[in-house]
Amino acid sequence: MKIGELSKRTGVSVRMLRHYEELGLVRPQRTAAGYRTYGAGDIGTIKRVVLLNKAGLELRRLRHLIGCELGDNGMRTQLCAPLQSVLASKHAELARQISDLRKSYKMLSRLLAAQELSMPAPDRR
Amino acid sequence: MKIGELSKRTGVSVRMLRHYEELGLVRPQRTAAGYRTYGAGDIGTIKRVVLLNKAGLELRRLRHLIGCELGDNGMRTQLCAPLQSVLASKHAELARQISDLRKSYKMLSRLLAAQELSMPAPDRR
DNA sequence: GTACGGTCTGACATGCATGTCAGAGTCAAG
DNA sequence: CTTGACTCTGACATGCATGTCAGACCGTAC
Repeated sequence: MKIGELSKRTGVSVRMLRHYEELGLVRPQRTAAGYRTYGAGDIGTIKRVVLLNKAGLELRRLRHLIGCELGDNGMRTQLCAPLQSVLASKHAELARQISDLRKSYKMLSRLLAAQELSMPAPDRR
Repeated sequence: MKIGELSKRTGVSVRMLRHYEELGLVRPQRTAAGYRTYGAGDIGTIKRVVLLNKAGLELRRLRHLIGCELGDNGMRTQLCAPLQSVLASKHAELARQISDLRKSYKMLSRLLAAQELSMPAPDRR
C-alpha cells in the first residue's frame, strides 16, 4: 500500500510516517517512480511505534527495537546491552508513570464530580 | 522558604519554578530585595502541577486549575465551562492513556523477559 | 569590607514531535 | 492530452518543556 493508505489505517500523519522512515523505524520498498510501498506488516510496526512512543520512549531509541530487531511476530530477541538497560529503566519508569497517571486521573475525577454537584443546573438540551 | 529550598523539596528546577510563576501557577511573595518567598502550601501546589503536567495537561491550562482555583485543601470548585470540557476530555483521554501505557509496559516486560532467557549468562558480580 | 553562594531578570539555545508550504513528478480516468 | 489526486524531497516554523549563560544584586559569615 502507499503512504496515504497506511496513514489512514494507522491514524499517523503522512508527515510522521516519512519521519519514521527517516529514523529507520520502517523500511518501505519503493516503486520505480520512488513511491513508498508498505506491506501489511508495517501497520503493526507503526502501531507499536506509536504505543512505545506514547510511553515516553523517544523515536530515535525505538529504532533499535522496531523494524529490524522487532520482527513481524512481535518481538525478536537479543538487544545490545546498553539498550537493554535503557529499556529496563524505562520499564521501571513506566510503572511509576502509570501510577502517577492514576493519581491524576483520580484528581480529575474528583474535580469533575465536584463540578457536577455545584452546577446550577445541567441545562443541557 | 526561598526558591532554592523549594526546588530541593519538590525536585523541580529553579528554572521551572520561575517558569511556573510566569504562567501564574504559583504566586510567591517577594522580600524587599525581590527574592521569591514560598509558603509550605506551595510544595503541594507544585507537586500537583507536576502530576497534572505529566498527565499531559499543558502548564498553560493548569493555570486555571492550580493556584487560584485549586485551593490548599486540594480542590475548590467552579471552573468556567470551556475549561470543564477540556478537563472532561482530558479525563477520558487519560483513561485511554493509562491503558496504552499498560500495553507498553507489558510489551517491555515480555521483551525484557525474553532477554533474560537468551542471555549468555547473568554475569553480574 | 570582602568574599562566596543564592537570587533576579532576560535572552538565547535545545530536543522532540509535528505542521505546513513549495516546486516537481506520477498516474489513472476521461 | 489534460486534469486532479497523490507522492516526493527539503526546508522552514511552531509549541512545549527545559537548560544555560551573563551581568547585577543580596546577605551572611569572617
